[in-house]
Amino acid sequence: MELKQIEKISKALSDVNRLKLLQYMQKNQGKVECTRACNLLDLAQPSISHHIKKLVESGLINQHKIGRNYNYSLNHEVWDNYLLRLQNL
Amino acid sequence: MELKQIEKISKALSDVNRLKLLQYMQKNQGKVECTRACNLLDLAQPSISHHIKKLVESGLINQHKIGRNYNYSLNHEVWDNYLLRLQNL
DNA sequence: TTTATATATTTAAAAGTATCTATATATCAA
DNA sequence: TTGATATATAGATACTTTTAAATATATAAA
Repeated sequence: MELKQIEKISKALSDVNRLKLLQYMQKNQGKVECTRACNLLDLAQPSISHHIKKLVESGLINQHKIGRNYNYSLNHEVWDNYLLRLQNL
Repeated sequence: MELKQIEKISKALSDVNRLKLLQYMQKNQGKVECTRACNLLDLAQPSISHHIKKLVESGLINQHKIGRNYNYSLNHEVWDNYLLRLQNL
């Protein structure tokens, strides 16, 4: 994993709203309704969309469309790799 | 460790120059001469100063003044705590 | 097919960050 | 004490990020 990707993932993690989103995903088997997330984070819907996009683009999470909603799963390979790289910085 | 601090540390890690600085510190027993870092990162001296400050403010590293230079050491407690929190997000 | 709901995209404004130049402060060396 | 070197701070500018309003697209439900 290149420094550039470490930077990108770190950037994805460097926002309280995104951290809360990640926690929420973990607690809900990846199920996140955008509307619920709006309430949880007290943000407008496009902002949620934007934050989720950042997480997806970092490679940290995968996005699967199910009907109108999405389901998210942690990309364990990327996640573990990231943590390992930090441990051995 | 609060989400706010996780955010702050992640932010400190979300810049390639700061990651390189951390690596350089690790490789040099914490010894970093600002001037050398300038060459390494191809940045002006105040920029180096700025980046180091971010790292210190995040709590990730400690700064000890020795004469005109500084010596840095990873704050292992913060670092380990951070990694642990990420692992159990 | 029409209407309602979920999410994405575009655009714009506000806030935050990175970088430099110029300057200041601290420490060493002569 | 004076001159040189190391690091910090202030101020300015360019760049990036966050956010929301408006709008578009996709899917479900009637």
